Amino acid sequence: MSAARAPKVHPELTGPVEDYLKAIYELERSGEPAETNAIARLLDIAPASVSGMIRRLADQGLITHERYHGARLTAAGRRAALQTLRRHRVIEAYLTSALGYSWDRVHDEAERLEHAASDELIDRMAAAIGEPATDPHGAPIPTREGTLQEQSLVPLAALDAGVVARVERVGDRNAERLRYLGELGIIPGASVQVVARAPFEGPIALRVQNASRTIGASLAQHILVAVVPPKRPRPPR
Amino acid sequence: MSAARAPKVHPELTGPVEDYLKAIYELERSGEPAETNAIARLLDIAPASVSGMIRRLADQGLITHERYHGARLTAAGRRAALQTLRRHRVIEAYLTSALGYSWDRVHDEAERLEHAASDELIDRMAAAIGEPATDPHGAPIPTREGTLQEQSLVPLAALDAGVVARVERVGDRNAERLRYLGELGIIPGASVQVVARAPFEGPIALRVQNASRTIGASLAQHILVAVVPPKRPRPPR
DNA sequence: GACCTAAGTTAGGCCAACCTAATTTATGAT
DNA sequence: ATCATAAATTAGGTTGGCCTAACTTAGGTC
Repeated sequence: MSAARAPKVHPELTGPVEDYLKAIYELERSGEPAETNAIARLLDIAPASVSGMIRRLADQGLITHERYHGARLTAAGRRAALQTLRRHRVIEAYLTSALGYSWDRVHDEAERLEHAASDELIDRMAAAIGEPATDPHGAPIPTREGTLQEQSLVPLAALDAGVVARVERVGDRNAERLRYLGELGIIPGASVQVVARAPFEGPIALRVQNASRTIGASLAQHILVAVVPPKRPRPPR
Repeated sequence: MSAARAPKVHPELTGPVEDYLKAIYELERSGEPAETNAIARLLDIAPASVSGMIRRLADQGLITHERYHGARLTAAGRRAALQTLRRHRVIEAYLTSALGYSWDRVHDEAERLEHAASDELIDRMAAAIGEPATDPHGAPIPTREGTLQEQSLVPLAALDAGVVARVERVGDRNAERLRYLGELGIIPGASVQVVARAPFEGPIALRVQNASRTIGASLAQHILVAVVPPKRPRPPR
């Protein structure tokens, strides 16, 4: 019964369409459908334009859309989004590993190249740098087959004082923020402990790899961590 | 007096515009202005569409255009064309040297990437593979500053029997042709001697690095060579 | 239950790039 | 000098992707 496999790999999506699908994928991670205004904000496009594109994407079978109630990716749309995401993240990883880019300059470059690179190129790049599992900002790279397991991570801003965690991922959309985080040593893999938290979204005091740092709450919102379970006094059992 | 230097590096040309400028540059190498139909053939676009684009390019100051008499690049247009050509050729060279591409697959990939890659990326790629002077097909790579010295080469099809020459460059627009030339050992740097030529555009018998080959005249048209001066009986003076 | 506001959509335009069909111009042969 | 032909252009149309301004709808507040 596995006859009649679709032959074309690339359904020939335009750059803007790929961008919309990526945005919708990102927004839908919360479980909720992607709202028109949210897409518009993310892509820096007028909401009216998003409405128009949403209709076209629905016509192409890439999303479903209930009027006034946001968009959801179809299986085809999700496949395309993950493929674009894979391209983006492999390119970012390659640029840092193979060409000496700093982690704050790769996003913009990848944003353009992801629409032009063939799957062959992406595969060769991935192979050349040892098939990394994540991009330089800690975001997981979808497999060639289009699967992606998202870890469930917590924003650093949500941790209580005393908690120890490991930085897993940081937001990649702002180059200046990345540069600053780099200076602070807040990069994927780093260990952080919340020393103190001021109330009312106040500053958060941290230990980062034995250095003391204090950051604002909104910055901490873009730092995703995995909590390290506290040492127990006695071994389990 | 060298004040008021233009600050923007990228005048923000669209992909299609870059393609037109490349095509016009290529056609103008013969000395003649680039004709509408020739551009249309090269880009696989209807002549009427080329007429339209020619007007826009002239408005932007990238070409000059005398009605019914073809287009010529302005200094600005030539600069843009050379920059795009540099991108294209550096990408081709990088893909073969660093990522294991065969020389017949790089053209299409470069054709898309050249419009998306930043100058920084191109410079890093060029540096990573040792600043090559030519792309894999022997075409010279313009410098960062936009200078390019074209060698004056001869099509193999134009050589008389007996002449010895070195392959300098082959046409890169046809992947199958490239694959075949590769099989025959006809690659830049190879030494060829014309053993015999049949008249009326007939086949050409060659020695290629001590192997015997026979090719058609139209194929020989796409092989550019530098003639090796015959050994003199006596050394010059 | 009426109403206000935010979110979303429709209406109407614009621009870049393409197309086909119809027309105009240049040019070489007679 | 005329004319046939090829080259180039104009006319008119389409599509994708954006815009602003005007409108409709959903949903919570009083």
